[in-house]
Amino acid sequence: MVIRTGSDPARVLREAGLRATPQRLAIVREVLERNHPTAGEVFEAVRLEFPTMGLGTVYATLNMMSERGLLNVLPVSDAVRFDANIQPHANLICNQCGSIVDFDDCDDVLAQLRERTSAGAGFAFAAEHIDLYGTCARPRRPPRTS
Amino acid sequence: MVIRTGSDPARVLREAGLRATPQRLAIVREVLERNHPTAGEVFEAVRLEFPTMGLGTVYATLNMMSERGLLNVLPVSDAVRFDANIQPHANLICNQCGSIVDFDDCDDVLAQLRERTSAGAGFAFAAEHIDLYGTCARPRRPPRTS
DNA sequence: TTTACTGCAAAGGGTTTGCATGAGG
DNA sequence: CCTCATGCAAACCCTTTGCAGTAAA
Repeated sequence: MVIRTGSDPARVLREAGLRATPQRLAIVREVLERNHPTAGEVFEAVRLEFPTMGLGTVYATLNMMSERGLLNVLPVSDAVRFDANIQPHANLICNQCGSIVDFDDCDDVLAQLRERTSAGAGFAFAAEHIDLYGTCARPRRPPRTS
Repeated sequence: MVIRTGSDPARVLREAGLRATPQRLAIVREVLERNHPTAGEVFEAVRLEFPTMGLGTVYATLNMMSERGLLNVLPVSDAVRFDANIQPHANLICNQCGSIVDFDDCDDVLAQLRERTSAGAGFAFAAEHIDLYGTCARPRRPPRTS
């Protein structure tokens, strides 16, 4: 079971052994609606609806969901970002505007890569993290500050 | 010009517009001899030779070298790691022992991946960051604590 | 009712910054 | 000599931890 737009978030959480609190449902919604947000970005968004929400709670929830396999973790330079797409995939990261979009049209190439690692040096493949940096077709300002 | 075992580090630094101080040469040596070290690991090693060395100096040097294209930056979960191999390549990261080894036997596959990104959505490729997680042939204890 | 989650505050750790001193070219 | 690098300390920011109160199941 995965979380995605259209699925029942409460059910997904409970199947993973997590309680479906209103705060958590809001966190799930923001992760789905936003573009690979950081914990801080989720916090800012959810706080509009739940002013008493604590940043620690956001971290606890996102980390819990990652441990249960509901989210992918993307360590980028400045902070950790979370992705509801738990399928192995590459990310296209724009150097101009900082956008991160999933690049799904390369499953066959990634499959080759995995096979190659098993063949070379007896490496038992488990997971991958693939970021491709460049400039996207329509970079929105502002250019990234980092 | 790249830094690698056998090349003249002082010359590489000066060609990049950096001064070749004894501290910097020691930092370069540690980056070459160690396995994708963090700034802290470089600091601990260089401090044996230069007891007055400051951690801030190590960060300044490594960041400067990264900006000049002498080092690759690897943001991993816990800290940033530095790599003297500036050729595009994949990293094999062992979940058991934390070792990071360059995986060079996949240049053709990575080339395919780059072409594919240009074809898809007009993304202008610039750089890549590819980590493959799994278990290496001979994991040395201890298993990673994180 | 029981267990897990929330909220809050404080601490932790990697990284950056500021500035005076000192050394490289 | 002038510029850049060093060394030291403090600040920064993301993230984690601890604990008492609260809500989910």
